[in-house]
Amino acid sequence: MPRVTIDDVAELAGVSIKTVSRVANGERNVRPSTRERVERAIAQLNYRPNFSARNLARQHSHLVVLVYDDPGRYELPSAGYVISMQNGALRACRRQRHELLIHPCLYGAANLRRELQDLVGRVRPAGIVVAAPLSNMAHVVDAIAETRTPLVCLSPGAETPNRPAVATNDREICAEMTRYLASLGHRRIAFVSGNPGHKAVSNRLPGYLDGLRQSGIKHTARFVVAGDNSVKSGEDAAETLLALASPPTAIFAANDDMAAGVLRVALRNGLRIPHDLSVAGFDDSALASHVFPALTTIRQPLARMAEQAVEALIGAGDDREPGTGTVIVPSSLVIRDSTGPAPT
Amino acid sequence: MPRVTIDDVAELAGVSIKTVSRVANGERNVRPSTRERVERAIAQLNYRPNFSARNLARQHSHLVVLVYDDPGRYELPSAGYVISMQNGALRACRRQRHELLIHPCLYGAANLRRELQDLVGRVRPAGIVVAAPLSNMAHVVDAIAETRTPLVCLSPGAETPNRPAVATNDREICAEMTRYLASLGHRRIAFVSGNPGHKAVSNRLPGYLDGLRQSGIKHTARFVVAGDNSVKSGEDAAETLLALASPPTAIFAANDDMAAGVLRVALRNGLRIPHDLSVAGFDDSALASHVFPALTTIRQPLARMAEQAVEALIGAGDDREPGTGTVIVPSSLVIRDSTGPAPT
DNA sequence: TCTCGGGATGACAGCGCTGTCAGCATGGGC
DNA sequence: GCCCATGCTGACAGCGCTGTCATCCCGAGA
Repeated sequence: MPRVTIDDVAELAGVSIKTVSRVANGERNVRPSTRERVERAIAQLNYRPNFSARNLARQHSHLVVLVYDDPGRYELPSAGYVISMQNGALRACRRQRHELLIHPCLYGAANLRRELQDLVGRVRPAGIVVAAPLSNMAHVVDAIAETRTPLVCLSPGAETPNRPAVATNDREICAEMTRYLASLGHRRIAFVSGNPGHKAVSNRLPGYLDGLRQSGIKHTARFVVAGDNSVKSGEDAAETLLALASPPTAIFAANDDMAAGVLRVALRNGLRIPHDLSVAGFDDSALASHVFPALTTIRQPLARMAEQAVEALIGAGDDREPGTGTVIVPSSLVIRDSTGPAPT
Repeated sequence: MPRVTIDDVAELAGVSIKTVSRVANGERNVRPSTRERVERAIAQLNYRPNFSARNLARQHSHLVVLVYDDPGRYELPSAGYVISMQNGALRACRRQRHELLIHPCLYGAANLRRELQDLVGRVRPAGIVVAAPLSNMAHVVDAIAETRTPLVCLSPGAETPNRPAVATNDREICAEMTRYLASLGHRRIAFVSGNPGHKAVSNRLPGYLDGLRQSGIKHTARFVVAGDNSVKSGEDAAETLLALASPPTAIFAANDDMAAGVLRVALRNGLRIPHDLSVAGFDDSALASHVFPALTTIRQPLARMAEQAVEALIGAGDDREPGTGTVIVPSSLVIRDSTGPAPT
């Protein structure tokens, strides 16, 4: 059973291969009766245009590459992040009849530049989506840009200057969470900051500070404790905060893992949540809804963002440049059981 | 900046394109001095062979497709599953200089058959890995097989007759977990079974029964409660079991989510874990290590399995058929804090 | 009647690579 | 000196499709 090619269809339909090509690509200017004949032949032979041949002739592959950092060991919430991105990207790809190639790579790899140029040189994707934190590494982004492959940065919480990007309103939403806590009557609101190396996380502290200011609460230095995004660092932070003479009544952690750590220590210390202490996280990782009590947190529209990114790449006709602006997709508060009125 | 092609390299090196092709593909029978000249030209021009052209000429794409069920809303442990599979598959792909195309699809979709045949017809992948539960759907697997694309089923816990497959020792490992609990002195060991629709889960109950038998414990019907893989169903099961006149001292759930549900109810009932009750799960999902106390569970070597699957597809030379046997990659017990000696 | 514009169709030349095969040295064995 | 095996190289024909351009046909308008 040799593969059926365009020639087979042409022969069966009694037309030239060019006409088959036209029908297969939905071009106009084919007489309805001819079109129908060709379509019957296609169906009868179960013909599928060959991807490689088409791509070669068109000088354009119908492939989108999604590049992201491979954390090596996929802990929560990384897996959720990655899957969400993939899903969003896939949604757009499907709509545009493209396929998605995933390419996780090592953040710190020495030859990252070369690796990506190789990939792009070989595959000639229609476009490439670079996710944070890679999208914040100039030499990576530049390496791809050099190849003149259309590119969009997916950088929740961090803008990528001079490159088309999709981001979210990290800072504003953190301010909103802080205001929400204040609106519950909390005045002593602490913050556990994240890994400062990750730009994506670095907007969260300023957002918290904005929120305090907007709520007319004075910022207290010892209410800000540095974490490193791990559950353990959340526990450590909670120990520190709860040992204060005048401990906070609410703790806002810059990610869910740390918030889970806070929760753990608080429960271990016999605190009732949210009666004695309100806890909020960030990410809406799968963890957030599974811990007890379920975590109030912030949901980044990661899938939607990835979808937008792919859309910007291949959405409106092939030649349209992605532009250079940053599209903002807003995050939202997810109120669950870990936050409540301040203790009186 | 037009793309650099093999002709450019040939011209610069002063050889024919065929010789460049030989060098680029590491073929023998090229004089060392010639080879060096060509390599210099390649480096100088930053030449990368065009994927589509090569694939077209070779009649073979360097693409591997990973097909799996898209649970729609990615909860734990699905995200972890998928990521693990992807990682393993990617590892093998990278080694064999292939690229990975992911194709989640809807389990129940009406036109799944057509969708996959379309994909395969277009892309002509070097091979395709079909993950459970899709790998247990004969019409899906057959549809792909019809296209004569090399195929391997990734079916943890369920064998796929007459197709090359990679599986794990689901039943045996469940027996082992049960024996482990018995070895801690437990005699009243209950089991929460999973969604019977998922074949992958259906071997676990027999494994539990094997374990009881091997430990010389008589099977008690009311110690087996049906769940549906959700946390909620784990909670329900726990309520039922703990309300028994003579409740179990150990509960083994067929997945981590249900085990987490059991844990929750037990804690709510004031039981100390593992002092009063031992709880074990299955999956080693990210959840397992994050709940309190951390869950004793079973780890399926999913990444390793996916790696093996791809390896079987493209590992040893292009023409080798994947064979029809099932490769078994053993799972392992992960002992954490939720299991301990039976109460005296 | 002739002309002309435009819709419908096909011939053909690539796209950038690899496989096949032929050709040309070179060197060893007789 | 001749023959042949062997190593190296290049010409050329595809792989299966699309883009370009020529061609043909038909009806409307002069």
